[in-house]
Amino acid sequence: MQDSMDSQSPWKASSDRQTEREAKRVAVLRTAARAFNEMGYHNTSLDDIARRLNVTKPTIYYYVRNKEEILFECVRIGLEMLDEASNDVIGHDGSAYEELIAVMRKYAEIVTMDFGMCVIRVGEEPLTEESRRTLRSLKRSIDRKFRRLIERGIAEGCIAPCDPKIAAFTVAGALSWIGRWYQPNGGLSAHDIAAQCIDLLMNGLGKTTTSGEDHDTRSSG
Amino acid sequence: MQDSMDSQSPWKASSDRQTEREAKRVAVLRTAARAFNEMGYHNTSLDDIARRLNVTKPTIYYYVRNKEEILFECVRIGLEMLDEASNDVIGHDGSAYEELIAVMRKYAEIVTMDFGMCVIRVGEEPLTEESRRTLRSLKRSIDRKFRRLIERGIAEGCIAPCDPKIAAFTVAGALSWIGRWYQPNGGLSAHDIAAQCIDLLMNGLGKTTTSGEDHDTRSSG
DNA sequence: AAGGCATGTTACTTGAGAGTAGGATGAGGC
DNA sequence: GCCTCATCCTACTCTCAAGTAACATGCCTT
Repeated sequence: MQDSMDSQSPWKASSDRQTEREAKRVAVLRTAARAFNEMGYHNTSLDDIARRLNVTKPTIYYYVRNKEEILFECVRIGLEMLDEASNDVIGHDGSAYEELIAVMRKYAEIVTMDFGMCVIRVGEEPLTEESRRTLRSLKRSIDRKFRRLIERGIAEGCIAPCDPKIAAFTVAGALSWIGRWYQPNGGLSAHDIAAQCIDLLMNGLGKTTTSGEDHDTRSSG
Repeated sequence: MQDSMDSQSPWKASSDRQTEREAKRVAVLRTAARAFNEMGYHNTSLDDIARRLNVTKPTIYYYVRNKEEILFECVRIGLEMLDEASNDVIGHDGSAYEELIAVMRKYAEIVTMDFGMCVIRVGEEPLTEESRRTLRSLKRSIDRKFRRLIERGIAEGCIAPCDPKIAAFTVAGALSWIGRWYQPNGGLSAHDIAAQCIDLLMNGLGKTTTSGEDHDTRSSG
């Protein structure tokens, strides 16, 4: 992320080249991700992607090896965003309860973004077993963090005893689903949806006369 | 659903022919649904489906018009199962709370079955706009019932005040997600998963000292 | 100014798989 | 026994989109 205005030295220049190339590669991936999310992987041809970028198909091949690599990278980036979101939050002096909510907020936000949405909307069937393995291990990492957070919450007494495995799946499922039906131009903002969804997951649908008011789930972070 | 043992009359015989034909058609659809769920729509060729049925591709075309019709029918059947599940439960003297839980149980069960899983796993991008419209209207019908049930629950005082729209989406999302990762041969039974998932959705992840013990969510129905 | 490399283009090959034409087989009715 | 219709097969066509070959353009260095 260096300043690209100052391009005196040839090294700097070549670095500019590199970053520009990288930027274009990302543009290919992001444009593809959007197309995949709108029309699905198989209904998106490389010509479609090229057209959106105002280039021709072979140009795409200058930045990626093949169509599969595009999908793989889109999903990988999405998963890495989710994984990093946990890392940003976890272990920073917060209670498990607070951290869990913070992670959920980020999770919900990411699945409404281009790459994050790819993780949810586009399946991984088109990928090779090798690629799937890599992505699976990333998913496991995310899931593990969720579970640990829930386990910690149970130990700390702010989360009800439950099977952390199923709880993690349920939470991730409900949040992921947002990425499936969310429309950027719809009436509801991603933020509001996430807030209410998280509220429901934490407090449940059933009416319970809560005696402890110390946890503020509905804060507008 | 007549008894097909007694085949004396020619009408009965011809009816047997009809039902046999219908049974084969359903076999095509069910086999296709399984293949779609395992490998995805586009990675499943009609030759694949034919092979699983021990027939050849043109035989498939004797029972369905084209590949799109197969997908459409699979999803339609799945959605109709979900819709009927609500009808079976709603309005039979139960409280909104009880009915909601009963619907959730059925919902979770159906998304682990062949056609129900199709609704969740296979997208609708390959379908024509016409087909999508039909399916969308079915989905709306299911969603509407969920919302009404939640609204009723709020009115009856057994469900916490919330936006029924988002609550319905969250619940449906969490339950649908089961169909995405559930493995029939995995360690957990669909029934157990559903029970815990529903428990979490009703009571929430957060620990609340419940004063009312009248609602028994964990009953083993 | 000349050569080389990065970037893109036009025009092609190729394969997979959806869908079809037309014929074989066999059961039931007349 | 013969005709008809349902059922299923072999052998094909045809389209679409992924991927490639080979050439054009222009900046950057020397």
